[in-house]
Amino acid sequence: MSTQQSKEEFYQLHAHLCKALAHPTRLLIIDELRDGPRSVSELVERLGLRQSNLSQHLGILRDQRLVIARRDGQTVYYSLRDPRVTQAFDLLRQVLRSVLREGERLAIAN
Amino acid sequence: MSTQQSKEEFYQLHAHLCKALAHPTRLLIIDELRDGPRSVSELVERLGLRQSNLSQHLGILRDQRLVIARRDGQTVYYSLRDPRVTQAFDLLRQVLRSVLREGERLAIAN
DNA sequence: GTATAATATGCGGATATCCGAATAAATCGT
DNA sequence: ACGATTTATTCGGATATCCGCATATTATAC
Repeated sequence: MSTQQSKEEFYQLHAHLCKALAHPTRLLIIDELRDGPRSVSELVERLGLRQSNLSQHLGILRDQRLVIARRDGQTVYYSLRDPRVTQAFDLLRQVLRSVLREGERLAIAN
Repeated sequence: MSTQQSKEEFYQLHAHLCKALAHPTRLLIIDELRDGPRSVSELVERLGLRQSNLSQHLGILRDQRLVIARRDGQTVYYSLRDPRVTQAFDLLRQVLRSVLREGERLAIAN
């Protein structure tokens, strides 16, 4: 743990990272960025959000270094910083699907 | 999407799953369960938490089906339900470490 | 049955997150 | 310089989370 990091601090940071993923809108954003960078206005349009709200969510993802913002003129393009984030994303989605399948099975059994 | 699930609902569920992971204590719990099941009292002792607090966190993990509770007499043993959860956990931890390394690098550069 | 041990749950106040509205900041064209 | 466009930030109220305390539940032993 290079930069003098206590165990508690590390778990705290990890939790912050998870918290940044813990909102449906931010998950939608990440999914939207899978195929490459998107500008804020593109995201506004495709997700149908208020600009301010989207910008706040992007800020949260930025703070946790989950996305990178590249500026080109007046438009800012966001992209994913690390493919492992989407890998984790997909793993959890698989878990979710398996949980849903199981819930369904139990619903039928009862 | 088997059980008539709208896209919004699905992202909402995914977000709930992430939210369950978005707390340092719950991450500690998951880490503690990697090597096998643990009883609540073992967890209380090893994590140094109030029993009620731990039980609440376990409840949250249980609600999201991230852990399974097996009862043996008066003691309840918790274990991880799906190895993909810890895989996702580890991926995010790698991302975190790489972010920390980069932050360090920038700190030195400035 | 009562007492005891292990775990879970309800309550209430502190703290954090969320969203929309308004405003600020950055960049462009003229 | 100015106005227009794109993006970011601040503010405030509603809603949600967190924790400790007290209490309930479940299972054992007598």
